[in-house]
Amino acid sequence: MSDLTPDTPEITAPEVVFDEETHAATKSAVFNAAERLFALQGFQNVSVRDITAEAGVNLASVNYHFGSKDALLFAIFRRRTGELNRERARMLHEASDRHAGKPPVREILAALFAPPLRWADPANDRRISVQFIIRARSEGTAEMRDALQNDVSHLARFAEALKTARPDLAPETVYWRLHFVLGMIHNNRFAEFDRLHHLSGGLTREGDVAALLTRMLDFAEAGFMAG
Amino acid sequence: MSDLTPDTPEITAPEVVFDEETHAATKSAVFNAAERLFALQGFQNVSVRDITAEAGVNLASVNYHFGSKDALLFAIFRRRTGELNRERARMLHEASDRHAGKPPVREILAALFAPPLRWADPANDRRISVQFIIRARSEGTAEMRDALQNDVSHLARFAEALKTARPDLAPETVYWRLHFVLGMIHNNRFAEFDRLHHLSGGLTREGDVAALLTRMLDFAEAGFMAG
DNA sequence: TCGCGCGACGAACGTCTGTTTGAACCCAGA
DNA sequence: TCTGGGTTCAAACAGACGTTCGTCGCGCGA
Repeated sequence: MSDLTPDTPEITAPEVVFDEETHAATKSAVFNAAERLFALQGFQNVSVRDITAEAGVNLASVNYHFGSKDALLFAIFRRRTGELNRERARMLHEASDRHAGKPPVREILAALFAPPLRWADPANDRRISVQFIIRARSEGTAEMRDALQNDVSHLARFAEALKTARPDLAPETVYWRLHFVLGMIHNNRFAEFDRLHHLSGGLTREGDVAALLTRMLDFAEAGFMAG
Repeated sequence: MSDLTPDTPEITAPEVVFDEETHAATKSAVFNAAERLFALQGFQNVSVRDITAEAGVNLASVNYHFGSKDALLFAIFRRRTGELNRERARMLHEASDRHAGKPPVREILAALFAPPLRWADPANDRRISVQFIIRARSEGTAEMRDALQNDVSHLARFAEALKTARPDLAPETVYWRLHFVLGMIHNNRFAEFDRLHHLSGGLTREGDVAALLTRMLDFAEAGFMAG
């Protein structure tokens, strides 16, 4: 329980969310267009001209508002990662409260799975953000990979909770299984869904995220309970 | 068993392996340097000049021997994917022979896990090839993504074997769980190993691939046995 | 009303990119 | 020895890229 204290629910930066009150329409147009294009085509495959054209703004806007193309990517990544980590930390904290500081494995995993799956719902406008995060994790700059080491402090809460839930397991086993679970999440890219849909002959429906959550929990919980 | 017939052990192209007999030192130097750099830095982050400098050959060599930078990437990808698929198919076939056409889940998963893990052994010179394949899967061109649809016929063998091993499961459940298992594999990138090593405070040793195989099998087998 | 500053704009800059060119080179076969 | 096809080489090409520049327009405070 000491590891699940609510002292710092958010992990990343104070989250200035630039300045949504001052109607900076251009800045947020750039932000949204860039996130969308990055998520769909990758960072290197999208030029500043592509972004500004999609956003309907001037070419120089990216450098004026964000400093550079790299800084723009980093800003989007920091924002979305912060939001995701906060949702996960909140769910983990709630699960901890419900179980006197010792939530069961399935609820810990649910705190890890549910937020990105909620975002991935076709009815959710954050749908593209999940794809952005997944892609940014593997294509990110060196600067971002360093920032991801900060993310480790976020994952540490989950690792501690899992060790508490399964004190009989060797700690290294818990870490490896957490690694496997994260792999399950990061594989949820559009292209992989399409491949799976094609492989299964149309049996797998991507849209039903609630059912997918249950499937992932069934699989991962059983995996964690092994041994 | 009908799905595990040995008729087409290899999935991809006839595998010309260009021409290793004619001492085309330049061509294979380009091939190896490109695979290495692509695996470590990504396709877009490596220029033709980087490749030829690393290989110690002339700049025009890439276009002369492979046609274009894209074709070079595709050639490496086709070769390595073919080799990996062949090893997997062979292991699956052998497991099928050992169990009268109905191998258990653990052996099917072993056929999926073992080849890339054997390659990933620090003592193996194919170590970099695994990283290349993983990276190419997510950063590949549209042409490569189409070629990956061919890879589906390779995965179909494993899907059929799993359905046979667990006939009580709904087929769509098998497909989803196969998807989860593939996610576990594709997450085995250098950067993720480093992150895990950092998160666990040095508890996880990347080098011991035999132990990692056991860990992955324990987790994935239990996940597949759920429900 | 004036002046100041923020933001948007078109245009340009320098660099790096993949690719192509045409000549030099090498070695086997006539 | 001469010839020719395959290979390597330095050099250049055209285009795309991220970034920067100087200017202009608008609205707010003095």
